Amino acid sequence: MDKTLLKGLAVLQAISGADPAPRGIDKLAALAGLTRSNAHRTLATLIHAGYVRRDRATGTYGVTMKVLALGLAAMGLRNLQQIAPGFMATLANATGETVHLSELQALEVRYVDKIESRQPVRAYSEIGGRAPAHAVATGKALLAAQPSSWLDTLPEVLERYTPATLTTKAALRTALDEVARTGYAVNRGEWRDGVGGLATVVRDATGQPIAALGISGPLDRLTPSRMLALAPGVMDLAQQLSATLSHLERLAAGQQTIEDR
Amino acid sequence: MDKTLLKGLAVLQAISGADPAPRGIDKLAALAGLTRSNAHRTLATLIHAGYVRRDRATGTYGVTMKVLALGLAAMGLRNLQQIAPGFMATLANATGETVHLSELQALEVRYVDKIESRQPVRAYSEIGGRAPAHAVATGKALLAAQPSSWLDTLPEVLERYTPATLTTKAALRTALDEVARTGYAVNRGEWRDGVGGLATVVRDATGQPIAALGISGPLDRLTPSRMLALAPGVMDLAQQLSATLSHLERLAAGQQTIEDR
DNA sequence: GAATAAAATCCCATTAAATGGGATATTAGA
DNA sequence: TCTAATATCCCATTTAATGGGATTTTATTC
Repeated sequence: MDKTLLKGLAVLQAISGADPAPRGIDKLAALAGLTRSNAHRTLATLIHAGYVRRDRATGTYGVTMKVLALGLAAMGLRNLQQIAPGFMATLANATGETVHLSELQALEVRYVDKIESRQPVRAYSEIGGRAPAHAVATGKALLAAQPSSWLDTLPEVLERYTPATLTTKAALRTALDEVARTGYAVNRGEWRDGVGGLATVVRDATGQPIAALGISGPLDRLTPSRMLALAPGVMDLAQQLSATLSHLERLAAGQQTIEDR
Repeated sequence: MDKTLLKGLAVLQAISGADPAPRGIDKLAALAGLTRSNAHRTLATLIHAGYVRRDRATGTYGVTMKVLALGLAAMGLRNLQQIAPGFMATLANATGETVHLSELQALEVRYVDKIESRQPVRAYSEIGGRAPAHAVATGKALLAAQPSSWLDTLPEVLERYTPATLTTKAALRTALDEVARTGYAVNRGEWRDGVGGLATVVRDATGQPIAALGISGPLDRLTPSRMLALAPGVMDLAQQLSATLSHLERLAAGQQTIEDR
């Protein structure tokens, strides 16, 4: 029985099972029942293989999305449409708002999937429905992720839906720069009065933007300060989704994953 | 760098990434770049640790839900409510019908979570809503999983909702025996006319029934033959959910998982 | 910004485990 | 029942893992 392998798996379990995340190699070694140097080398191997990551800021060790990807692939889930619902549900639980997954099609955004908020008052949309990209959060998140030259295909004057809609390409460019800077896009009643959203882009293994993940709801619930508070969570989930997708793609290709972002 | 560990992880990846599942140890050895006996011993270790399972019937190797549990735990998802949505979404995609997760409370069933069918015609229910256990599929699945003495607490005559409702304890017992035998419960218009369902029980690490997973929809779509065809899928998902939950619980307890069902 | 403390990383002689070629046993198919 | 395919086992040899402790890096405190 391969002892080294068992030790490695024990370390993986110890990291994953510990709550909160274990801090320090000594604690981890104790959890897994190993000596310090043994745990260190095992950990180095797991990190090298992309299964574990060390958070420099907090000094904690964590299992990467590669492990999740292995499990999802084992369930037969292998593409964005199949794996997104789990992430969306997590985001829905965390925020209590309606969650959308959208794709960019020409100058519009198409809702690929959604999870409805359980709140009595909620935003409205239909799976398969469309919305103008420049007037919704998922659209702006996707536009901001396109190469800047891509924006040239947009008309100079954009259609107006509410008083808040950005109707000039110049204004949109400014807004998209802000999106690129902060990492998330916001919509405050720019498509429908009183309805807003917050979204981030999802990328595939090559780094290409392929979808946007976001929440939406009435503006009196999605206040500026609440959006600010929710943004990190949305970005986090989108990032986890992107990472999982990347790992899945690489797995299917039979490649080794070098690093985990 | 621990070579044995890397080889073990390579085998895990090879199994998970292969589609269809790899059959035979030689194919697997080739995929992972190992000799036959090396792959065999590595595999034996992975099976021993509960990460891989061999399907005797087909001769294929597969990654167990333990891997998924590690990944989910890493995302901070640690209980049924948190992990169920992903499984429910998979079932919803596979069947196209509304999916429910219910718990038994006294003689009623409570809907803990649901995913709506995207079909225009669909069954109706509310999260948090209730239904009589003896008249719906999730309820019957849960009743059938209780110790037989538990049924004594039921009244002799059960409330009638439609002509199809089972209204005597004797009839219910017969139906529940059938559920126990086949592994799934069916409802054909026993609560609401024209609405049916199909459900299976979800168990925790101790084997206790804690919820039921099922689908529901109009009977003209859920014909007897279609239900027969969908049943294995429902049972499969419920089984995967149960297994994942068990692994999560054991992980949190810091225990080693001995076997994977 | 220097001193201190804590944690991670590295080193290497020793020990122990992994390796793989092939022989054997088991299972599935005809 | 026989045959072929596949899995399992064995062990002399090779190779890698081990762990105690020294060293370096990183974080904290004054």
